[in-house]
Amino acid sequence: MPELPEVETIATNLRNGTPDQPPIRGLVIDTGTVLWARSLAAPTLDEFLLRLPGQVVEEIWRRGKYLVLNLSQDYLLFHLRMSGDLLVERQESPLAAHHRLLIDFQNGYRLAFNDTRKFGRAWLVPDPETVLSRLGPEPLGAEFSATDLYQRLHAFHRQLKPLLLDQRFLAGLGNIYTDEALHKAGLHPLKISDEVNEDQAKKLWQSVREVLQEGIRHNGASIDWVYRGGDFQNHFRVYQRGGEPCPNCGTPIERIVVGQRGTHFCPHCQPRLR
DNA sequence: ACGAGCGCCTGTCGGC
DNA sequence: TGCCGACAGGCGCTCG
Repeated sequence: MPELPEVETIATNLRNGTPDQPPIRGLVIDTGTVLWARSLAAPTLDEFLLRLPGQVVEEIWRRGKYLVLNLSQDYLLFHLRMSGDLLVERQESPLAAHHRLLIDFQNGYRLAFNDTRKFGRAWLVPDPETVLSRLGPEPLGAEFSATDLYQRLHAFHRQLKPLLLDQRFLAGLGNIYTDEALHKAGLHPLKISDEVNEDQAKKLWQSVREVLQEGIRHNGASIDWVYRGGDFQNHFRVYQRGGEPCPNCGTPIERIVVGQRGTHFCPHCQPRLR
């Protein structure tokens, strides 16, 4: 799915607009439409349709991989999972394949939730914490320090890769940025979290922040049919580069499977021990 | 407290 | 050409 940098890019686009779409802050909602029932996680369809009209989009932000719209009464949250995207388009434009949920505004535009694989979800709730409360710290937040990461790593005895993918541990990393961060930090994806020393934790902390910031700078990554305009996919160092030379040392990148996820690392730069 | 397997979905790609 | 399995940015669940 879109990971933190992709969701951040989408939030920025909704807030500021793009050459193709106007900003949605301040727009008044006319109606909602649910085209695929399971895309709406909460509330019921009836309540969703009843509560939306007249609410104003006041702010747009991101928490982990969730996108949050502050409305005048409620909060509208989206999780894009593997293939979700949010677009602003004219209401008269033809319904694209895979549109799952629409928010029509009074000015003739609509917000379209497009999601090929139907894994994404939307929530309309009075308190966003009912959806967000289990998330770990924001990796780019000012209050998240290298010392925090070291202590959190030592609170568990888990393989680094599945731990970094666990949104309760840290909010926002997915398969791409985890592989990239571990490579940058020189840590094996199967290394055990409480065997990471303070220097390594500090390096991992820095690497996580750097790869996320690099992703944001490139407007995220665009893969397959989900093209969002970003080009970070041209800057992967290990992700989906099995067999290719490591950019640091030339050793062929290895691909293994960890927790059913393809995992890419350099066996020379990322030793499992020490 | 862990990790593995599976389900949820649609689409693409490579091998035969 | 068609068919078939592997795989894909995620995550919640069950089961050892």
